[in-house]
Amino acid sequence: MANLISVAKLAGVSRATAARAFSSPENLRPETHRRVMEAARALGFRPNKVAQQLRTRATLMLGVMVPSLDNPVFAEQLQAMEEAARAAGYSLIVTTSGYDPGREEAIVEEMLRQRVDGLALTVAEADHSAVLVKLRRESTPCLLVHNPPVAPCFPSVGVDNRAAMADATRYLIARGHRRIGMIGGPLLQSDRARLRHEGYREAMEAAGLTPLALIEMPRHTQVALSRLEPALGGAEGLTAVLCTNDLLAISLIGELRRSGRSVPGDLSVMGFDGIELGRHLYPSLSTVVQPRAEFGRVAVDTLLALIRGATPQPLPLPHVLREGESAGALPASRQAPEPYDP
Amino acid sequence: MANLISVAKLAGVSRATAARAFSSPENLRPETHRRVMEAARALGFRPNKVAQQLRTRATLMLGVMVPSLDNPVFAEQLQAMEEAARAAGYSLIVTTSGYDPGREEAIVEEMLRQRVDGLALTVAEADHSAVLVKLRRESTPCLLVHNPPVAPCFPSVGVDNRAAMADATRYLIARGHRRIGMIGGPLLQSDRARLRHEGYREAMEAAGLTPLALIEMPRHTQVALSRLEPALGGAEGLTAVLCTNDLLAISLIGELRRSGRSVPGDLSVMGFDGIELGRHLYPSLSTVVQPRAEFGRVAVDTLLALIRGATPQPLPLPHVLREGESAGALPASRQAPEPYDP
DNA sequence: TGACGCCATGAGATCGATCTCATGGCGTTC
DNA sequence: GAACGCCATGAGATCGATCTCATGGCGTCA
Repeated sequence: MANLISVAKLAGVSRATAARAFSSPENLRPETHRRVMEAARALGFRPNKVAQQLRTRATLMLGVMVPSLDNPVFAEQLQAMEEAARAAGYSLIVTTSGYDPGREEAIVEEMLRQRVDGLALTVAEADHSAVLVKLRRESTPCLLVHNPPVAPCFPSVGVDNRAAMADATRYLIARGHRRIGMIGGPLLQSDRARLRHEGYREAMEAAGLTPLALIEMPRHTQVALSRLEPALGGAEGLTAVLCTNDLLAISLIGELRRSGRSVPGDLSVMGFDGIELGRHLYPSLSTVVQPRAEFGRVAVDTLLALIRGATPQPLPLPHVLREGESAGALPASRQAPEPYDP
Repeated sequence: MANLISVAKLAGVSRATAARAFSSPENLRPETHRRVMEAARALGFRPNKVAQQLRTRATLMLGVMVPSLDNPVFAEQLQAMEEAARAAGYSLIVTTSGYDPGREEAIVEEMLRQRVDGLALTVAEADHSAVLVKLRRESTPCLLVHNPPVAPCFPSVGVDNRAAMADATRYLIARGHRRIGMIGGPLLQSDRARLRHEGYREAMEAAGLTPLALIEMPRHTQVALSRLEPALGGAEGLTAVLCTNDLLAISLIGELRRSGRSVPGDLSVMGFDGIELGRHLYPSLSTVVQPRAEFGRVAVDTLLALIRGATPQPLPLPHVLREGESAGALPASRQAPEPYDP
């Protein structure tokens, strides 16, 4: 493939001049510039970014790691990040960790070798993450996405998970629910899920209600109804359930209806994330929306700021409660027998 | 950052020897190897892939372009591709085109400059794609994903869209449906959608039924029920609808139920793609499953074969009809008044 | 007309690896 | 003990750009 040397030769100039035709045409004689460009076109010259990257020590590439692309929340975030990065002239190397710390380490090592200009990571466990310990010693700018900010080490982009879930909980309480549970994926894999559970607990306690332990599902994407059944039965059963993400909520609604229950009649269900699909379902999903498009934009902007040497302290992004049809007011028939106590 | 020169210096060997410690340790004296590795560790040496790429003229990077990550079918395929690529030692540069030919061109040009070893593209319109015309003149191996194979130029990985939709259509016909329609996103943006419509038409005609024109929705991800209403009304209204993708089907089901209709009671709905979520909904989605995991694996394997210089001719991947609850037998009450005609 | 300075261009080093080929040491064989 | 060959290592070129600094030409001004 044609390189600058052959272009320079054909145009009858030096490599330096040929290079200048692309990087700073304004200080070439117009005639010279024209000759070089013509030679480039004739040879089908295409600048080699690898050589540029080596020489300039900047790759204009960002490394992105998410747990999985099977969850639309990550896919939608990635979509936004890609657009923002492209607009700024950056490319994305995309990887999935499957919540596996070993894979996280291998991926990050690989990306550092690739000399990405910056990393945007969503790790399973920000506070015990081996990969973050390692990165603290490296000079490559690193941003956490979705993970709660850990120590003062890495800036983090995301909503305030605790406050967001507290809002969702209060929403249910305000609609008359008293026996509210929460389900989530494997706890060990997600610091977010834990924070969300804390928000739930806080809001419950603030209302004088008893928070329950998180009901753990084997996966992040699909409920096993059997694990929830015990909590549903009888007059003392739950009347509302919060889910740590939308996929669980959607799956839960499906399972409930398949088992003959109605939503929100028999159980109100709230999700978390606000994936696009949730709006279109019936019943449409009541959920806490993380602003995905803004997410991607802010993540990329913040990372680029880090790369430029700034020390941005991004604020938590605002979450929005989206009222759907899956969570409703407590039916009169299920009013708790407990005495009213303001 | 430490480079091979400094490692060599510290270990008291030449650069060549230091390099050999990593690439072919077996022909170094064990003692020498140990000294180099120790020096590398002491300096925190990390091989620079950019330099390797320049020298070896192989980047071990694949360029992936999909229309959008908002549609889980692409996200899930990407997930599978990423895993397959990683297993083979390759990284993925991921981009989204938004079905925009201009963006497609810019993206491909960018990736060629990056000297990716191969390209896996899902283009909007394979047969009038400017980007493919350009690529035909380039030497970078290129694979189409989802797009129907175009001429003998580029191998293509995907299901047989026409046959798959014909199967789905026959499935509905076998369950007694006669007035079957089809909806899709903007036709101009998807050669797949067109092929699927052809499959539908074929199957309808083969059964002596009248195929209808595709009812076009403004987006690929969401139905506008108003556009369908005219076809639904009255005794002569449709009893079943095929959708060009699952998102449309899901959205359609939601809208129908919101408007007081039942699925499949009032209308049977079939999707296409088989995204994971469809299983968990209620009613669960009847759909044509494209084997996503296999998709990614086959796409990467085929592309790697191309890179190695082979000329693979991948077969269409097998599709599977997944029976869900959203498509059922035609209710007796809606039997067509037309005479029985075997 | 000579000195000065700007402007366009070229020569050569550099980024950090890999790869080929040369070389010196040492063991083997007759 | 001389010739041979293998093995470990080193020297230098190379991939394809960028960047600094040197240089020659030309216009300007005194």
